[in-house]
Parts: sequence; structure tokens; C-alpha cells
Amino acid sequence: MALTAVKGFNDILPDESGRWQYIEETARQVFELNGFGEIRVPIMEKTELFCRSIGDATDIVEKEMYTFTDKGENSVTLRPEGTAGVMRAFIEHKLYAQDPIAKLYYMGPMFRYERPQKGRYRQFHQIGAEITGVNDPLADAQVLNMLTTFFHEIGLTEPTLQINSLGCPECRPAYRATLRSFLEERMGQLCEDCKRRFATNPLRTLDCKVPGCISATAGAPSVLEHLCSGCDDHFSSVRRYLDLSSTTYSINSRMVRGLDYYTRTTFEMVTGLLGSQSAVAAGGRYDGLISQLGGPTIPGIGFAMGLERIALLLGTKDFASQPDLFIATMGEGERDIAFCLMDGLIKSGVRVEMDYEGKSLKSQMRRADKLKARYSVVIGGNELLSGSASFKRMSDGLLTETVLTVAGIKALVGI
RNA sequence: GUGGCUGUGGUGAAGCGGUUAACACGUGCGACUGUGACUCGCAUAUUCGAGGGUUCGAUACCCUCCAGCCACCCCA
Repeated sequence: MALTAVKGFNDILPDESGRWQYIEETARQVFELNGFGEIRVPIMEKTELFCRSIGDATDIVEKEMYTFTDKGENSVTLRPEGTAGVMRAFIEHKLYAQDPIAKLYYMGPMFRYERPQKGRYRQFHQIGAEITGVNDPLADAQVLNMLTTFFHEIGLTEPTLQINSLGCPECRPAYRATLRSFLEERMGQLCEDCKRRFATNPLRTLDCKVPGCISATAGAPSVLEHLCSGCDDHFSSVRRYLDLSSTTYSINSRMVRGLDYYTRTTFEMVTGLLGSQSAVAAGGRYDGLISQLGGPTIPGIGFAMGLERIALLLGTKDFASQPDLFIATMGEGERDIAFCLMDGLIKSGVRVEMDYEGKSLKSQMRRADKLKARYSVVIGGNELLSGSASFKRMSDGLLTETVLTVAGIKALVGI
């Protein structure tokens, strides 16, 4: 058996990479318009970083990380998400000393040891963005608008924005206690998973899919009604800003987060087209994270989106670019001329292909067609003598006589 | 991690104990010593995910492993 890739790790082949580049370029464009700058951080960090940021008791840290001991006996981990590393860099380089307000974005592979499924792999890719240093809900709204704009720009209308507020260390514990006592009275109706969640993360019972749990929690107290006045004002302002900019969203008070660091505003872009992999992008505010990691008390908000899932939503549309010209040749001498012509044209920005193996004219023309070249030209003895040739527009076969010079050909193909 | 389904060429697939392992697409070459797309011809799996076992015989049956998919769990 030939060697194969590691389970859950995929190759992105040339016919798909065009789509990926399109997603990445669109994100860069939209993010930079919003004033974000790219930060590139390592794909591996000390294990402790993730334990302290994501949370020791979360599923990600407990069972999904690629953690191992390196040759220097340090416990290191392949990043399961991007925010922790970005914030570590923000603190380590004291970026806040220059300006506490940083707007950063990143893209790259993340690693989680999960059972692979479509749209969910062990190495997957995220594009994320973070704003630090802004308490004002304006930042929340800008991030949400940026996300919405991004999806609009890549041509996807399907994922819809859902928002919620998780409160803060002031009000969340009280809500959690209220919810617990509500659940306690209905313990009998809950599924086994939810009985477990009752202890570990009671909020999770709110988005359980088991019918019994759905009816049992139907009248559960809503987080939004238990926010402290600060969180409540914040959330109202976020909504007001979204309304001001005509951003459409829905409120989902049952939306929960898998990472412990989130506070106040949380959100997801969800789709019904990817089965159980419905979240295409998600994020929220994390006001306590930076200080928790040993930095100053600076708030933050951000999100990450899953490239594999976005690529899936974009479908099989072809993003590959086609050659402008294919040069077919009749003999050895003509190949020399064609080669120099190709070289000159490429250097001046025309995408040119030619035959590599001295094949028959029939084969060369077939290849020109297969590569979807816009124009083709045959160079043989006649052309060598006259110094000009008939260029064929492949879409309709129209022939145009043009001199065999870089300038002449450029003018013809319109580059 | 749990449960289930699947695994035949580059792709989509038929075959379900003994076949030259269909068919379609794709790919290559040719039908015309100088022009692609349509048409036609030829070629293209010593082999049926891997390894064992049952059998006179296994792509087909059994076991193990590997991989993919679906749901759960969880999440982007």
C-alpha cells in the first residue's frame, strides 16, 4: 500500500486551491478595509497557553488537542484555535504599549483530534480577526458587520447571523445558578448527556437536540433576562448599532460557546446546508482573556471562520485562470522561436502555454482546447517567412493575422 | 470517544462464489504530413481498500485492520 496522508489531514489540490485563494483574498480585502492588519503566529504553542485560555475543563483541551512532549521535555500543542496564540503574541510583544487598540487578523491551519466528517477535519483552516482595547459596543458591531460583509462579498447569502450575550463574571454565575435550579426540578426528563451537562456546563442543555430535553427546557430562564445592567446596556447598544447599519440578525438566547473565555456578545454565522456542521463562523467578546494570560486588563472581541465549510458552501464553481494564448509549432526551428516568444510574453504579463513534447498539431490543438486557452496560434514555415501568423480566437474560431512580436500579440489578446 | 453505513480503474459505476471484471465519462494516440470543440477507430483495472481465513476456486462469504461518509459528542 502506498503512503497516504494522516487521517483527517487533507491535500488541497490545484483544482480546489483557486477557491481557497478566492476566500483568502476576499477576507484580506474586507478585513484590511476595516483597518485590520495580518499577524502570523506559530502553529504550535506551549500547552499551558491553551489550558489557561480555552479552559481546562473544555472538550477541546480535555480530549481534542494534539499535545506531545518535545525533545527538550516541554509539553507543546498544535493550536486548536487561533485567538490564544494571537493574544499571547499581543502580550509578549507588548503591542498594547504602542496602542491598546489592535485590529488583527490571521489565517492558517488548526488541529483538533476529532472523528473526521465532511466539513470537519483534524487539520482544518480558519481565518479569524480580533479587536483589542475597545469596550464600546461599536467594536462588536463593526466586527459583526465585517463578517456579514465578507459573506456578502464572496457571494454567499445563506449563512445567517445569530447573536446572544453570555453576560460577564458579575451576572453569569447567578444565571447559571437560576438555570440549575430550573433544571433540577426536571432532571427526570433530561437525557443522559444533559444530566452530565447539568454538572459540567448547564448552559449546554439549552441546545440539546433530544426532544425530551427540548420540551423540558422550553420554559427555561433566558440569559438575556438575567444580564446585569452593564451587560444589558452593552447588548442593547450592539443591537442598536446593527440596526443603524441595517445588518440583519436574529437573537438566539440558547447559543452557547465551547471555549470558556467568552463574555457578553457571542455570535455565529449558521447554515442549514452542511448537516450537523452548521456553524461557518463564530466568535464573541473575551474581556477577561488578556489579563488571564498575564497581560494588562484589556478587553477583546473576535471571531474565526472555517475555510473548509465556506469552500463547501461555494460549491464547485471554477476559480482557475485560463491561458491567454497557446502556441502550437510545426517543427524544431519553430519551437525555438515559440519558446522565446513565450518567454517574452510571460515576462510582459501574458499567460502563455506551448507544446512541450513535439506532438502532432492535432494533439497540440486539443491541448489548447483542454487548457481553455483564449487564443491559439500555429507557427510553421510560412509564419517564419512572413513574420506574422493567424491567431485563432478559440471561442468562435475567428482568425486574425498579427505580427509575431510581443507588442503585437499583447495588443491582440488585450493584455 | 459512541452507534451505523460504505470501500471495484483518474472519476461515476455494473458484477455478489468459477466472467477476457460490463458500461459511461476522463485521458492518450489516430482518422488529415498545417489547426481544437462534433463524429468515428484504437488504447487505457494481471485486478476489485490492506492483511489473514473458509473453499477445488473468492472482487463476492468470515475475521482483523485502514479509510470515507452519516448521526451523536463537540465544534469553525
